[in-house]
Amino acid sequence: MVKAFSMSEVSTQERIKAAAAKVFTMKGLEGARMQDIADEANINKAMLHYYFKNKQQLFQVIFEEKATKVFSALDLFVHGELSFHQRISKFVESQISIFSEFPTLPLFVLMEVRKNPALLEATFRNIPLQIKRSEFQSLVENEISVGNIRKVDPQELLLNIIALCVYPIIAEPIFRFLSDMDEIEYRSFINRRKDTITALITNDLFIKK
Amino acid sequence: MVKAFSMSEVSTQERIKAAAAKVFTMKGLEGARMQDIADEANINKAMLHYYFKNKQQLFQVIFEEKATKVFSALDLFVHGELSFHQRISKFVESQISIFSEFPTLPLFVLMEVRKNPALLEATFRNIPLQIKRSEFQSLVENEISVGNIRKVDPQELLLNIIALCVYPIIAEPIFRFLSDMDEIEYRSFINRRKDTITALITNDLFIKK
DNA sequence: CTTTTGCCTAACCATTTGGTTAAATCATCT
DNA sequence: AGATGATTTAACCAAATGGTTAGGCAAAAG
Repeated sequence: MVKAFSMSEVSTQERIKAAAAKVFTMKGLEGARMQDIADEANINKAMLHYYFKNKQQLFQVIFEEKATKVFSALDLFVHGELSFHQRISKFVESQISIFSEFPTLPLFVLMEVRKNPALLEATFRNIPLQIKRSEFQSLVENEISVGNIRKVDPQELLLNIIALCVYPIIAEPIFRFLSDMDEIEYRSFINRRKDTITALITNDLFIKK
Repeated sequence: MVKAFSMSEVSTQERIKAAAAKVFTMKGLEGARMQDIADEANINKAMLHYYFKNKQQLFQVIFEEKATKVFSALDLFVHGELSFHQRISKFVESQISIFSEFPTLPLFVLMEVRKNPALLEATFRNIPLQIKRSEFQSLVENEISVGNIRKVDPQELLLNIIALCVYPIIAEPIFRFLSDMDEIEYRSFINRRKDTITALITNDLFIKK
């Protein structure tokens, strides 16, 4: 049969996924209640099990989707014809844009992986995450050998950039509390960081001529 | 009556707190099972309710303790008679030392606050967290006016330092997976960062003479 | 029109889980 | 030793929660 989009315009399955994503990322696997997901999606709880085998499987689907998104910015760094400086600036920019739009993503992925490290294996069995990392590494090593940037540990460079981009997002509630910023102010604070992060990293990296 | 330390050498209440800290920080409030905590402490489940009103209250006690520890390094920055450079280096060092020893702390606090922002108000009602921040701010502003460091947003500086220290700890599982390091290698990787983080920050900050 | 098929709902079920209770121990004081 | 009060245990309970089922309904197929 063909799916009926009659009144909701978006399929029930998609509504479930959207609702599950919202609840799982906010509450975590154990904190999420199937009833909450059903309510959020405005459907009967039984429909969850009609479209997905059980809570675990629904979670796995959402986790894979979100984890992929979390690492998606890395593609931007590795691909395309850009200077190394541009790669960094594009990477920072896209990373901050993605996580500004979905602020719950990084903490969700980080926490679930901490609770259950086996998720990593299961999720990235097929996705070539390590490949991307070694491409990144080659790019960095090439820049070093060419004398464009100083000698650095590529792992550390990657970690530093991601840390500077991601941490402000995951620590938003605490930093807002600490510095009495409202949501608008904090958004703009984070947005300004697109430039300052890039500057901090590149000033440290590029050899002055 | 006086407490009996007969065979365990450490009071039941302390055993419960240690067990609860372990389980809560690993699994989160909802993921933690009272039975798991009891098992971890090798006591009867009813004892949890003998010493603590309920799960919420036990959680609150643990959370307050851990949250306080998370922010404890900030004291080191603000107090004592040190140069600004030394303050930064001491801060980075103590931050990394603390979180290397208790790697689950930051993610735990960050996640629980995200799930329930009211925790912040409840926990830091009495602890002068904002005071510390404004002391930090004054220190930075003074260094700027003296011409020792370039003009920076103190909030951003604090955020950058913490990000660079904390993120490697909370992302350990993912980065270990990504870079195929074992635990020993990763510990040493993080330890080396005590110097590189300080260098990155201070090179950006101090005005070359 | 009738049948089939996919979609959906209300009611229900089994298990897990936080929490309680009554009775048993154990240590201390008299 | 016996009384007293703190500590501990096993058994139990009610509510919450993930999951199931029998049946209803609407639209396409015949």
